[in-house]
Amino acid sequence: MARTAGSTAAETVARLKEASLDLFAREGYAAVSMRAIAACTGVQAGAIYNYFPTKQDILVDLLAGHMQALEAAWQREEGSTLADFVRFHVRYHLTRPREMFISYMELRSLEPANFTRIRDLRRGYEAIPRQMIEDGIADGKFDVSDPEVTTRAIIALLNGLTTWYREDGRLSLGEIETVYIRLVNRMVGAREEEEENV
Amino acid sequence: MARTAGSTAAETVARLKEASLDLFAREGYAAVSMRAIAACTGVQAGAIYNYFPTKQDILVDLLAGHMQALEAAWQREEGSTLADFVRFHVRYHLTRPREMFISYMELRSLEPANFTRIRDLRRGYEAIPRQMIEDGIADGKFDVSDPEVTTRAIIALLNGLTTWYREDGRLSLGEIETVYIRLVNRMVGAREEEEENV
Amino acid sequence: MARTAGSTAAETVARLKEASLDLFAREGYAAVSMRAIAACTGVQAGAIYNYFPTKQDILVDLLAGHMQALEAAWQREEGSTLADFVRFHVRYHLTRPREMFISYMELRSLEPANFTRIRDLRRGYEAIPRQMIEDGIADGKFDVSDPEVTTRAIIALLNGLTTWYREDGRLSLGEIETVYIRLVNRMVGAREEEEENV
Amino acid sequence: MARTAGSTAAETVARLKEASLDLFAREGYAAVSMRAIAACTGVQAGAIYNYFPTKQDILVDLLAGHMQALEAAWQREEGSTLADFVRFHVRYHLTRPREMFISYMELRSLEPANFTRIRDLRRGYEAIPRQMIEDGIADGKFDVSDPEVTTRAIIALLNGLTTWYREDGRLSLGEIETVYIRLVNRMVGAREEEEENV
DNA sequence: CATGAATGAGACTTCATTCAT
DNA sequence: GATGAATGAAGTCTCATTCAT
Repeated sequence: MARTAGSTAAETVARLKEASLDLFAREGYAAVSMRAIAACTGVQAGAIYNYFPTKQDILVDLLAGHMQALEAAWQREEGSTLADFVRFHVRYHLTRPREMFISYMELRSLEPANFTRIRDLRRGYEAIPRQMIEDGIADGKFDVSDPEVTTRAIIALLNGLTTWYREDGRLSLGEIETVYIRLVNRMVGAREEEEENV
Repeated sequence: MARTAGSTAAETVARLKEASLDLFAREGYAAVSMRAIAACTGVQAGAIYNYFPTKQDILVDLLAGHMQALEAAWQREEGSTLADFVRFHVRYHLTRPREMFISYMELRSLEPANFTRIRDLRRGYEAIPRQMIEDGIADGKFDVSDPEVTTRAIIALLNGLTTWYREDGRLSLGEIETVYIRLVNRMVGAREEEEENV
Repeated sequence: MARTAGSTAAETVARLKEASLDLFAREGYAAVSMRAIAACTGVQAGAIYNYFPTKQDILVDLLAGHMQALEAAWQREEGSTLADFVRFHVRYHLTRPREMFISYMELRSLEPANFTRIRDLRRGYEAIPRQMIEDGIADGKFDVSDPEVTTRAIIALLNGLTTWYREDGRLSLGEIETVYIRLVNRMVGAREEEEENV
Repeated sequence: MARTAGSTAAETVARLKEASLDLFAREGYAAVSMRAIAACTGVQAGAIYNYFPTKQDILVDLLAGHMQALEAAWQREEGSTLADFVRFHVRYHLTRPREMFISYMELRSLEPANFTRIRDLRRGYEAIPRQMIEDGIADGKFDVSDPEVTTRAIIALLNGLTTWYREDGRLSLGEIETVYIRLVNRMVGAREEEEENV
């Protein structure tokens, strides 16, 4: 049949991405079928192929789109301290829990070329706190025994939000931000004065 | 056909679990087929059903087995401080990265009844540090602004090891343990004296 | 959208037929999609339906068109001998190898009604050499053991050109014509004098 | 479900090949679906994949099997003259019209690597009459104006049987053999004495 | 007339699972 | 206990075709 009255490509793509994001986050990429995505979107499975050449391309689109938006948002933030970064990171992800979740759960579902691309985007983003920590140590503002492990642990901590955060939780976004900033400051051994300034 | 010479049921089950653990960790439960498990094991797909009624049961077996072994190991450990727990947790998981990985990645692949069962086992284990933190706060040994978020963050930090640890990494198990204990102590605001005693 | 500048219906139909002819000859009717035809033509798949009601109609159009043009060309030729016919047939087809090819390869792709129609056109054309051979035998000019088999063999021989002829081959059209006339003359046992007169 | 009582692999493969041969010959490889083959065989489409990794492999199996059997049959024939070959070729193929048909109709359906393989088998077989004609010319037994075109025309003639032969035709196999031998002898200008000796 | 969004059927193929042997 | 033949459902993806725009 022909075009459904009133439908446009932009809307359909948006609905497809939204449905895919939701399903991938809830059930995992491999467990989601094109038919399931179609059913959530109100189109036939075949129609998806007007917008995405393969199922993998939907995932790549979501992941790359998220990483680029994240990077761009940080640029606009104009933050400079590690605390700025933590606050930004927590706030950004807590309002996009599904993106955050698939972003580090579904890397293994990517074909090699796509994996490389997304991994590089991630590395670019994670280089931001990494650099901050290294600089802080060099400047004597931070006191850290093993920069490598500490950096990875902080990143793991930030990503770990994914594991437990639920939008309907009883903790406010602001509270979580504050606690995370304090935790990170403690992890890097920032002086208490600085901690209080957050 | 008769039993393959020299194989026993126990051995076959062990091989099946080992192969499944490996494949689930690497590719994800949904992406692994019974034939793939069979191929890794030198058994026909049909023969797997002599040991496990369904594919889901393999996963449940792995997850429940891991949680029970983990719990039992902690009992034997006879540790009492949060630092004891962190050391135990890191050491235990770094030698079983695949179990740790699927243990929190594949919860969503479980059917409801199985999910409830495994989640309860997890909660039981995570209650250990949770209680320690609460007690520490009550005793005035820890200084924490939000116990709830802090506890979750610490658990997320511990689980996050999964994300970056590779057995061939250049960091020794002991080094990682030490850094993690210090980080956790800082997160809970343990007095420095205690930190040094770790 | 409005018509693409400079294109007329006649031109578009011609492009569609040319592309279809090429694809059908190379890959076979069943293996060619409307999208493939569209892609070769610079038209959207949907637009093809402005010119042909179905994919089958494109094939019918090509086959019927070819048979009618072939018949008409022979009428204009005003030949009378079997040698005339062979020369005409070879020359006509060697400049239209794709039409010749689909003309006897794709009969089976026709729906019953279309099949009957095209088969009748073919029979009309093949009746020409058939009649010539029968007449030649009746007149004592040809010496043939089994007219039926011989006729079919000659037709098969002529159609067989398809199988091996390539436009870039090193044999000239004239050479092939000459050889084929001699072969056919020999097959029907025509007297040598006649053979030389070709 | 499990094995149908009494079924064996050898039987199922045989039924699959027979059904595929029939369908490919009648409708063309591209127009035949795995479901259609399955339906003719009394199994589910999926069961075919226990025996053939892909649809293409069925075709390759049929074509390669035919060419090898053909070559082997000619070896056993111990013929030496062109007439021997023609008789063999006609007889062999008229009892296997479907194999003959797909053998030169479906070459284009082969993927490149498979095409090369089957084409080489064909070339090996066609080298037999080619050599005979060349030798006959060299020995002065044949009188031919253009060996190249003549050879190809003869092969086309032999393959052309495909086009018109139907098993229910009213012509006996022996009659067709005889006529074809005579036709070929005439095409190569063999001396009449030899022709009579066939 | 042309576009392009959509359908619904059906393509090849893989899957978890079953069960006669 | 193990094999391997088979099922039936479902997977990703393509197809001819339609029709709102």
